[in-house]
Amino acid sequence: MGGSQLRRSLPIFSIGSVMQLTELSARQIRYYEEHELIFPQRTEGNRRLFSLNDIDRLLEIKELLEQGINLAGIKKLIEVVHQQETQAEVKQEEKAKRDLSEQELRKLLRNELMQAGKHRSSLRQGDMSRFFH
Amino acid sequence: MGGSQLRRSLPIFSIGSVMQLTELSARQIRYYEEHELIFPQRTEGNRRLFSLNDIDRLLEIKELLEQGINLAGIKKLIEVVHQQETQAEVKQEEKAKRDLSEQELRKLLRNELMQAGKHRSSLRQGDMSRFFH
DNA sequence: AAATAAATGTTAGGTTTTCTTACATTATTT
DNA sequence: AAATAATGTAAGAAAACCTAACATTTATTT
Repeated sequence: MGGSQLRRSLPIFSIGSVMQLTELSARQIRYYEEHELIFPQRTEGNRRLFSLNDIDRLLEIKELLEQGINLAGIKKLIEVVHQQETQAEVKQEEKAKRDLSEQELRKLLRNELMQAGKHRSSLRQGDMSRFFH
Repeated sequence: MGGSQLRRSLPIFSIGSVMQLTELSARQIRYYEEHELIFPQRTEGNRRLFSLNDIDRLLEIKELLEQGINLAGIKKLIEVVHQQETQAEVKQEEKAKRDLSEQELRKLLRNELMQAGKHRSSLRQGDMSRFFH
């Protein structure tokens, strides 16, 4: 499968949006980053930009915290699970994508969006929900 | 399909994100809003908040402009297509969803995001549970 | 009980982003 | 040549976000 991995790692959400989507405070989100549980990108002006993957991880962190696990434990868990994932064959494609330039990323994204119109009438929504799978 | 419609109308993107995703200038985006081609929400502080549907429409507008159609034409096109859509049976569900509270919206979205995590890259609840009993 | 540590709240001062409004520019159309 | 449509640009104000520091709460340890 093509750009789904790419889409989920696109850094596009402001911290305000993430707060709403996760019901976490800015303090909490920054704290988790400080402890290296998430690694949001930054804008030129140093504002944090979160991806869907970041949001998923934040929700995971929240849930595990509610289960009484502390940040150290959660961090270790994430590491372990991530290691397991590293033995997956999806890695090649991912790595290739990760090396693309910003420009190329946008082009790729746009092309994918454009192709969405093939399904329905040309004016029907391009399927942006592809960002969400 | 369940809350996909809901997800697509959640206002979460800043204008900066939309600029990157669409390669439109802020001026262009605001101009299209001024001419009632899109209707982004606002934050308490009056910042625009765009949904996936807004982004789709912006991409559509961009494409039609490049085909030489002017804004008036595009607006009419959108209206017509929207009318057609209004004769769809998806309407019931949508309307119901639209009446949900903010709280409920966030909960619903969160659930969906967790489900969407099927595509690896963050650990999921199911994945973690085997570590705890 | 007091001290420590972990997680989060709050405040302050500074920077970036977005807002509206107004005027300028570039093509097209009349 | 004048008018219109679409976009660029600049200015000043307000909102959102940044880091850093100190405060609070809760749980654990001594």
